[in-house]
Amino acid sequence: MKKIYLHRIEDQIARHNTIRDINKQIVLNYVRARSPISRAEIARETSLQRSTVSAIVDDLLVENLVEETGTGDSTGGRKPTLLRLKTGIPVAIGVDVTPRETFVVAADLAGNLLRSEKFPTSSDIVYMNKQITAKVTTLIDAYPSAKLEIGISIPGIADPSSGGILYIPYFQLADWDIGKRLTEATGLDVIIDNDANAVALAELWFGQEEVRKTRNFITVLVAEGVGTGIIIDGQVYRGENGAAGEFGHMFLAENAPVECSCGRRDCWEAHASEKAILAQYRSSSGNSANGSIDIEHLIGLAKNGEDNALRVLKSAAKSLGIGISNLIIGFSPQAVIVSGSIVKAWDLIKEDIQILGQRSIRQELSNTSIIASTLGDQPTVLGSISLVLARKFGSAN
Amino acid sequence: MKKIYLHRIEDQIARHNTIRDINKQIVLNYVRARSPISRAEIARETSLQRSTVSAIVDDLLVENLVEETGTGDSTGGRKPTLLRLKTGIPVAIGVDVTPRETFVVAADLAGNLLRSEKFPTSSDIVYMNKQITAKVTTLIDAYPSAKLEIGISIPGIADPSSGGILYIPYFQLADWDIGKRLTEATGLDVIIDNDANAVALAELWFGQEEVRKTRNFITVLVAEGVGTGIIIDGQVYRGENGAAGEFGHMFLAENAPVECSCGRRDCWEAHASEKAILAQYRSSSGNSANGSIDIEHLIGLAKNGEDNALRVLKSAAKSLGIGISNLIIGFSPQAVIVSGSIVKAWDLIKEDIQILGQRSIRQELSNTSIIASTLGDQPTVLGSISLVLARKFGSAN
DNA sequence: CTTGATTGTTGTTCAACACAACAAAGAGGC
DNA sequence: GCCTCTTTGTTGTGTTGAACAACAATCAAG
Repeated sequence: MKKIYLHRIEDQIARHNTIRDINKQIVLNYVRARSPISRAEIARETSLQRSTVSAIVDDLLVENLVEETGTGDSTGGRKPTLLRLKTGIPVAIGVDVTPRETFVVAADLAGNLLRSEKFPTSSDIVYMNKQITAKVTTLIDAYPSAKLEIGISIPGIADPSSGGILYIPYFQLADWDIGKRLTEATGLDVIIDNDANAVALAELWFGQEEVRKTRNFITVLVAEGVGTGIIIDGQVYRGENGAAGEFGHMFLAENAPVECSCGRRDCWEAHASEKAILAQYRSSSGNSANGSIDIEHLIGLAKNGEDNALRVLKSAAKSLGIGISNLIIGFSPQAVIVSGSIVKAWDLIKEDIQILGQRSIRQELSNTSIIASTLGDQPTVLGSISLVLARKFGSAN
Repeated sequence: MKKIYLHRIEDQIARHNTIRDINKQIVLNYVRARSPISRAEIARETSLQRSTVSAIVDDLLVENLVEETGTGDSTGGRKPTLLRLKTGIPVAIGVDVTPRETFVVAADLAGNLLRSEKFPTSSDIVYMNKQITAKVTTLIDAYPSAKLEIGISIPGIADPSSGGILYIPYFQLADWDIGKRLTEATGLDVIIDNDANAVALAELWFGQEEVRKTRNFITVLVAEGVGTGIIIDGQVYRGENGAAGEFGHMFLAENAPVECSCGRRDCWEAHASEKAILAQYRSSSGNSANGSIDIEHLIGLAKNGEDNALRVLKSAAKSLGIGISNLIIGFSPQAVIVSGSIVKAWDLIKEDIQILGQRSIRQELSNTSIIASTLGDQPTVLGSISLVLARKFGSAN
């Protein structure tokens, strides 16, 4: 039971096409989840009439969202025509801004990357605008018949209402209006969100099966900073102002090894981010040639038995565990998913994280599992296109 | 954008009557919120056609949910017929089980109590079953034509799926199946939830205007224990297992003045509940005639300047503030609402709570306000009927 | 008293699902 | 190989309910 707020009520009123809109979304989700599947089976499972499902599928075929893929086996009657998502033509352009590189990709409905380009990220707004607009228009021109939307993932705070970017701490970049610029340049809809929310959506739609079925979970993205994405009842929890979920700046302990992007030294991020790990490694191993070591390299060293690298990783894991413990207390989600390069060291740090994280799981309440992401190397790229795909498959309320 | 889960999909499919169901709820909510209001004004605000609104209002009149209440002033044309919620006939029976007394009430759509009965709560299940069933059937018999549902608020953990009660710590009462029994005895639908969730719903539907407009807030119910009710996006957040929101058992500090209902001495509840306050008062003022002092009495003493009572209250307020601070960190809600008898001492404790609570409000993030409930003496009674009314006015998703 | 505005109702059209009938296609028994 | 029974997908009819337009009932104001 959800309260009906009278604010912007026109969007909530049911019109003639509301029935079809709802049922079309449901059928599309069936094709996505159970593909290959026949019209008749969708009708059975949804208790819609076969004729209704056929009409909806006709729509979806015309809209190029679904395609027929041969026939299945007979079970004593006419053979079913099987349906699946239309692949190979792009529906989403993803722009993934990370501190080091920016990726611009095109993906189809199933989340397959059809094209991918990248360039080094810069703090020069003019350069960034030019590069992104150029790459995006190249992709658009490559697929003239496609109906596209653009999703942008950024390592900062985004204002979902204005489509503008409020702040990217790493570059101290404020009021970057890339959303508006891209809309003007391309005429396409643009969705901007912070990287952790985007990754949370990616987990929801493309994660392991256990996660996709989960209604309430939290992702912890460990990268340059620490970001958290909260999924409650199958949607991103943004709070009223869109700035909720910034747990990276939760107070954890004094005297962090490095300054947080917000300037303090007591944030979770200052204890558990890649930046914190690398700083701690550098300071504890002397000022030798380690100046420009990156996180993947450090994990490699730890795996090869380098004591210092291992110790630093485990220390960060403990901080991660404490923060996760707070999140579990607050939300008692079904799962907490750790994402980012650090999962490559999962075997080394798993126990430290889980021991501290489980501390707050009371037996009589829920049992939250703490697991590593399976999204691979670039969860934020998948996140940027998930911003678009979540709209294609999700319902309005 | 919310994910569509294919579990129990038949309930989510849109049928013919879905349009009417949605719009009927919206119109009903307009009558509730803007009463007295005319058909034409509802049509203007919702952008539905006047004819459509008329048809829906006809339905609502037949269902006895709405009534006409004379005509309004003309603005240069025919005078509008004004509508309001139908009052005076009961739609909800509320059963409010508290540690000391159990209330059984009948309320109309507007939340007015039409009848109210009570009896002392006991740990004897047989007695409780008998008393509750008797009072409820008396109410039902008093209004033979009414279409009723029953809402039950309990100070414990309820299992919303089975309609049974899992556990009431105060009475160490397990597996009480009052829901099933009442359904069998009366044939009516029964909704059970814990008192904090019920109070949260009461705030959402009957609280001060500022709260009713709020989508995300948390109520902290200070009574025998400490309970929290979380409203996210206008609905109660229960987590996957229905047992979320049990923050009363969050770790706060060692050596609490009293044992928590769960047996520990480090829970929030063991520091900030009425029980904790009274225990601390007794131990610090010697074993004189204070054995059976209750919280209202203690607040009276503090208001009259009794040092010890005031000190004990302020100490509990600080614990409350710390716990609230954790909640704000976790959810960054728009508001935290403190409820229970302790609000009668709000002037005395306000500052202590707010100073500690505000500690965790980061400037750059949301600004949560910590306020006292305005629901009056018995928020849980209103809570029990809110369980029913939230269904009458809420939407299914 | 006339004109124009406002409210509520009535009749028509249109979208979309339910239901039933049917054609297409195939499995299995004899 | 033929007949029967299933299963799938399509087509036509009925029903719900919103949109739209026209109209009657009121009423204010010049």
